[in-house]
Amino acid sequence: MNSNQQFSVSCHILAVLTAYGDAPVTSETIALSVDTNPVVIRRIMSHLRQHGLVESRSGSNGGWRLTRPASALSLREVYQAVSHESVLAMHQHPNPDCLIGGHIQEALGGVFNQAQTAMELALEKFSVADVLAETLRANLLDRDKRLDMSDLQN
Amino acid sequence: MNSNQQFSVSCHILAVLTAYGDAPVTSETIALSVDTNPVVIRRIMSHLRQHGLVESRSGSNGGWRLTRPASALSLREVYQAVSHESVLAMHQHPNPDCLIGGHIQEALGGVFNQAQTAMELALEKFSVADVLAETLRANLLDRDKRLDMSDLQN
DNA sequence: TTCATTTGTAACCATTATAGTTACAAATGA
DNA sequence: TCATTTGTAACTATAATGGTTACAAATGAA
Repeated sequence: MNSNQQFSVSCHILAVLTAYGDAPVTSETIALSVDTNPVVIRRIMSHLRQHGLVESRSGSNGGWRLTRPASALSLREVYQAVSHESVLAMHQHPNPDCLIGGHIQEALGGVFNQAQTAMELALEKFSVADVLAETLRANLLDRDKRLDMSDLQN
Repeated sequence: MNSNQQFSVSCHILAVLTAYGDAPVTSETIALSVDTNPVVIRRIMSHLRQHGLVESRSGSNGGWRLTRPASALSLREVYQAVSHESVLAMHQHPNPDCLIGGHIQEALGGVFNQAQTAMELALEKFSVADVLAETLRANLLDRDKRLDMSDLQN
């Protein structure tokens, strides 16, 4: 398993908030859907809030809400809110006295940046609303499939 | 620091092999340039060899060589030889009984695949020969800069 | 044949990142 | 006043990674 599932969980969280519309959703509720601890949710929310994607309220009837329509919230923004590293990691301290070791990082830096940008541009094509819509569509397809299965048993 | 520097180190290794042309290069020599242990190099080489990018010979005058011209070796192939995970990790076991948790993975899967492909296509635009050329270019620029510095001191 | 060199790989350790958990102060509204 | 909920610190367990030691097998030179 690759590390850092925070982006994936963030998309899940935001899809849930979208589904709830204006009603505030608690960390507890979200944690049940994601199947994790509420603190894990709050930890991620902390990043999303710092980037202005969500807002929170304490106390009863408290919880989380989107600050914008989900259709205006791109996955690139979500990614940038919770990602602190590039997808391609540079190796550290190559030998500076070597003709290659001394300057390989500059050469790779340009390549890595282009790869990173290409990936983020792909994410930018999708919104949180798209994710929810696709999830619900998969739901319907699965429901149909299950109906077919029960048909077979009749 | 982000994990997995193997792709970065692989590019470094292959640039070194390119610079040495047909002469076999030992893990020891490469390790000195990368500044790591020779076993770390061999570990990575093992992947590159399994994908047919390099070949090895034991014993004296042994070492590593490219199996192809560096200009015909794209960074995408290098990436695929040493990467075992997607850049975006899916979160595990969301609640299957939840309308969203039950199908979010299918929705995100498509998005993640597009992002992964976009990144790899960006890598495909570069060859190992490009990396070496850019490294040497950075070398020359740096040499010029240092010459300027010493000019100032005259 | 013998020996130095080098790969190939297993095994182990230290470090780090992450997810999960407990705990509790602060905020909020009923 | 109290139950609810966020916000955050602190701790633990787990897993991945890089580094290291060790050694068998291959290879070519002396």
